[in-house]
Amino acid sequence: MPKQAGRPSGRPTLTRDRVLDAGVAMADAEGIGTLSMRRLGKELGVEGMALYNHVKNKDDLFEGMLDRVAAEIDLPATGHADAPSVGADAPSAGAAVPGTGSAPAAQSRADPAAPRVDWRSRARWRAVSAHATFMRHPWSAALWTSSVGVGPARMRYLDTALRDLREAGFADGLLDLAFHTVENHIVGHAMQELGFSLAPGEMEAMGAELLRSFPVEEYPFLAEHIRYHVEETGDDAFEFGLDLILDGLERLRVTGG
Amino acid sequence: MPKQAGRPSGRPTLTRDRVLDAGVAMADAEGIGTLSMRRLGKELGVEGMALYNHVKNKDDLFEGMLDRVAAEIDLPATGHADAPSVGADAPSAGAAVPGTGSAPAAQSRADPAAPRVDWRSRARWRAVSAHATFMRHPWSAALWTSSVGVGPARMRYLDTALRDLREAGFADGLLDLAFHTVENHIVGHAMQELGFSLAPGEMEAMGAELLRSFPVEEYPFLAEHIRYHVEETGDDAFEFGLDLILDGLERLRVTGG
DNA sequence: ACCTGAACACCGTTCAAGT
DNA sequence: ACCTGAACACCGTTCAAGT
Repeated sequence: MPKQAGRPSGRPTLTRDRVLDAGVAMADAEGIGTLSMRRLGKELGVEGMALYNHVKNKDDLFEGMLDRVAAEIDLPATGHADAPSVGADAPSAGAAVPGTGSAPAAQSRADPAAPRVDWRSRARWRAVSAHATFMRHPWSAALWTSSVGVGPARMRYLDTALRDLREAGFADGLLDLAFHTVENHIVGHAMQELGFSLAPGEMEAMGAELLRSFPVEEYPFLAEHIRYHVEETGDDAFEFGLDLILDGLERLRVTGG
Repeated sequence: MPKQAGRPSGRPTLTRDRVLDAGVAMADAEGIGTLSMRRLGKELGVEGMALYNHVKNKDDLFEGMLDRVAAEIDLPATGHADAPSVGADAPSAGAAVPGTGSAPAAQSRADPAAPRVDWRSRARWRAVSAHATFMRHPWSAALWTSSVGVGPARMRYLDTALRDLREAGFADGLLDLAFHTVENHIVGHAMQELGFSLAPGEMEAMGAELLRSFPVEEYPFLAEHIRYHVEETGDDAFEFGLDLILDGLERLRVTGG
């Protein structure tokens, strides 16, 4: 077996998959700012230049890493027109995403024009999963909006999101607006939340420290806001805005824009 | 006059302001990715190392540049409780921001609890101006959400936004949620729009090229979406989502969350 | 007080050379 | 086919030296 045991001690042979996995792990652990080809190579027990055999360049590396992250986003069951028992997956949304009650809208309507598959639950499920994924990989949201290429997992994500809206009755201009409004909220919230990403407990120390040297008289409302965030987690902010948007869209959907 | 004419030929002496101005101009023209201390120095007729006399380091340079951009955001007139004739400034909002009619909400209510100053118009004005500013300086939105320090102009922006909401009756948790939902929309939309920032006309070429090598059968809804964006500008997407959010917030305000 | 030159410890990427 | 070493053209930042 000369091929399999190419390397004597441990290390399996390098592949694109192993490079991308190591890249994601490294970015998760140390941030994407300090990730260099040379350091990533070292992590894999290889000279940095060897990576160019499996990756075109650093942008290609980033695209591959980002698509791995995109693949983690939990899309609602394929639920195409011909797919059976979509309801079997939807209930779990209620379990894992309990905040739906914040603003009842679609549920209370007995609309004959309503689609068989609740578009609102599907969009909500996808958005919550995307948000959680961005939080798991704090470097990924910034990359998502940068101009790195779009891989197959991201394409699938986008296609699914657009299809769900389309099948719910959104069309043309309104479809486009609905789609972008939801996506903007996801990526905007992730970026803002991650801009202040701090280790647990660090928030209190930072906030207190900040307020000490802060011109409270000059910016009293900002000071109050910081004080608020030192005490409250604000965990529900994402779903609050999401529900606000989804409710508004549902209203426009039934009235036809 | 030995001090004023320190330099013989032209060039005024270097100051922090001149460094920041040049930084903004350079980032506007060539992007922030290629802005280096050395190249910025050369632009100013100086060795890159000289910049460290006016700027602590590159992060400090970025903070200063970003705060200059923040200062460009047009805040609604001070309009504090004691400020007279706020109405004198608000009308211009209607002129420069004509899309308000998209979804009537606050105007039609004759609410005795409504604040004297229309919070919705003020929030809308500020958001539209912030959005336009981010578009003028395509590098700034990404910096806004990064962890560079917050300068005085940004503090003033944040304090004003929070005060307006506070004086409109939003309090505690709802104030925080309303604030973040609007800010997320602004920054999220800017980042997404700028991720595809292309020169005018470039869009058609890119979209057509992309669709040629695109697996249309695999992602039909995404393909349709791209086709749509080749033809339509989607200029109104920002204000659409903004109105959706502001309308939803107004509803929660009058019902008390 | 402000600027320069040299230096340090890094980058991404290419390419001939090895196996 | 895959990896290495050397090289190229860059980085941010520090610091002694100049004026």
